[in-house]
Amino acid sequence: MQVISRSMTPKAERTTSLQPSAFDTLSEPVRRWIWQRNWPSLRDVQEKAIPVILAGGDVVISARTAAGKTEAAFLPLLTRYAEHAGSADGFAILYVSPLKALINDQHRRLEGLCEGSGVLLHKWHGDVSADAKTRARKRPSGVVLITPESLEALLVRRGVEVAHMFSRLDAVVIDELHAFIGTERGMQLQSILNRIEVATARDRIDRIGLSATLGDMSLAAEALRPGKGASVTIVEGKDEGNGVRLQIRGYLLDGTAPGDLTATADDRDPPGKPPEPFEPSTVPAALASDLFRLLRGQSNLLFAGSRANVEVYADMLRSMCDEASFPNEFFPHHGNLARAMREEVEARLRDDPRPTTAVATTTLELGIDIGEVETIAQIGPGFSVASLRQRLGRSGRRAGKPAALRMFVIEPPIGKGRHPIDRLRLDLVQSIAMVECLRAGWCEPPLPAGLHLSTLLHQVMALIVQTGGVSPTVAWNLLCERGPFQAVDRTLFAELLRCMATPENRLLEQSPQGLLMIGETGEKITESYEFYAVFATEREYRIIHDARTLGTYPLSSPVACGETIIFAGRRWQVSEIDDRARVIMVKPTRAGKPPHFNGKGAAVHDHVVATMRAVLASDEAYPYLDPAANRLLDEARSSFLDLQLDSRSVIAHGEGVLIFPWVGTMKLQTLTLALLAREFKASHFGHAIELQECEAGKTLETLQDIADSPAPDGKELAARLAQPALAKFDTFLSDHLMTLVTMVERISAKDLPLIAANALGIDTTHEVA
DNA sequence: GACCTGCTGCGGCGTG
Repeated sequence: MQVISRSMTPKAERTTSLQPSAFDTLSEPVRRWIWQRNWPSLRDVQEKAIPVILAGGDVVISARTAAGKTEAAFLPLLTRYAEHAGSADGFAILYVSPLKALINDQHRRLEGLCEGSGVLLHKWHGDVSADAKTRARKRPSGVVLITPESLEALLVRRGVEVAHMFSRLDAVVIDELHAFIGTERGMQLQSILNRIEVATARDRIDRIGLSATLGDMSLAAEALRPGKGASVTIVEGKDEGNGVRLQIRGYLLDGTAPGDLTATADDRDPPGKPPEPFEPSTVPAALASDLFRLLRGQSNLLFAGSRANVEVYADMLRSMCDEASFPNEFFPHHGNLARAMREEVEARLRDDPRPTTAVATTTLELGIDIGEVETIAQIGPGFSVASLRQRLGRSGRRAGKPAALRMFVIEPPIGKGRHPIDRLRLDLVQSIAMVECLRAGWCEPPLPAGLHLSTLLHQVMALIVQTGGVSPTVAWNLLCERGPFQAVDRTLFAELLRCMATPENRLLEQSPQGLLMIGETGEKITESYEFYAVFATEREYRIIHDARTLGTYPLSSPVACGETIIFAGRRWQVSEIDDRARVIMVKPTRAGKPPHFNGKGAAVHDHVVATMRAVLASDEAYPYLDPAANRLLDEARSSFLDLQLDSRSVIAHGEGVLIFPWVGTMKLQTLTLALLAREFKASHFGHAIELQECEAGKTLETLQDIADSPAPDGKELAARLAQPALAKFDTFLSDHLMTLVTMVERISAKDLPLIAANALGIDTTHEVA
């Protein structure tokens, strides 16, 4: 394996106990607890965070996984608690986590510390008994570990008790803050925290966000305290990692060595044939045997990219173990697998000495405790540099061991006649670009806030139920003016309220006094336990074998009785389907294909695509490529020159034209819509736009015209985009409101002239802002 | 060309 950097970041300097330390400023019981742990010293991030949190105010603590962020927040907060002297007059510290599993981990971690400090510690999520919640609610005190949804339920169902329960609240800790930024769930959490401050008549309750290190931490600060990010203190821990070992390995889809063009028969392919997305089940033989050889015998994470691919690779590697008469050590892990099965894999990784490779989707990227793994493997380039960084942080945590990551990239065989997109080896080039971005310390900044009207609609109803009724002005002031929906002005808010009150929607009514009340349909929605979450979920079947639930399967991808599927890493035949109970019964069999899950499409950032062009245009050698990947890169670069993409971005191809604007997915989408609006047969894939039955001259003219025209307002472009209801309550929005959401969140019309200029190749070194 | 996350109140029944 190649070493790109022996230590990407400097090793932590050891603090000795002789130096003056933040330790001395902590309360006696907290110091005693640390002393009992036998810690040689506080970690870097803890030394830095303790004085800041003791001083009060909003704080973002950023550091890698397992750097001790939780203690960095709780050691000083429990010290603060000791000074206030605990009382049963309200909860003192609220900890919010995106995952129930994380709450269970943190409860274990904080139990002794809280006990030593005489502070009650409550777990509060859907798996916790109603009885325990009632007891905590009747005598509110100490620390509560809770999910956003349980917190929403508490506010909605116990609105009158909110002021009392939280009147003494000293601070809110938000774990995995980065996972909330720019999402519907993040908007909901910000809104809930704001509602608590208003209900308790507090101007501000300290917020402490725990985050992975992002490119620009000021955006995390803004997410912690919307509109007042500048007042948030940012504490960044040193990366206490041991460097990174990284390799990109290349494979050809049919198993022939890259560069061995004679082994393929591509010249027969018609020139206009678009590249075919390969079936997830196609794994090159060389890749299969390399994965088996490199991963077996130690513990690893293999990120396979999709749930279908997780099934294929887990099943394949398990049967390779069977054939070699080895015990199996490859196990699937994804969101549709039964919780019990996923917990078995997590426990085996954490507690079992036997080597274990979890074949996973993004489920194992977050902070769930799985202990130490030796290497990380990934199929394909993935979709973001941020996720690559998170994955890397999952290995190399043991002293002296560097993080190790291998990316396995599959490219189709090519010949002269193949499609330019195949010839450019864009998956390999994207993998290199992502690694180069990572080496440069860049990663995707969080998305700027959208309108989030679906979630605002939800918060209007939640606020009404919590308070028993509010006036439109009070609701706007609370949710939009001082709350997180700051992109929504009074006029737009009024339009949303009218839309909610239509005879079709019946979510709202207005009392003769002008108070907003819940309408007939609104009653049904807010009374259901499904109300509390703001993200949309698919309806699903349960897959059962021998009374054991293996997992769930989307209703939208039906399977037939007798059909064979790969699920939970094994092969099954569907023996019975009960549509009313929504249950699929299966029995073991020998054959099978992976199930079909619906994805919603990925968005690659502008900077990554700009870096891809730079990789193609340069002759820099990358020490982390294996020989096959090097040959693929050579092919890509000679195709790039061959197609003259170094000096132009529009090329004729077959009966049509290809445009390479070298911009991210959202801008590529926007230019495609603008071309559709001008009657072109346009579609985008693989970082390019294809125009059918069209010539290069006319394309250049049109691009020039778009580049020279003022940016459109986007309404017309948004109306062209198919607008499926993406967010949970989008179905209640009028066409006009839905178009506004699309305009703001899914296209970038204001950049259109610059995008077209880029596509003309006027100035390809200039990155569109 | 993708992934992930969450859930109350109450009626009915069995048991100590």
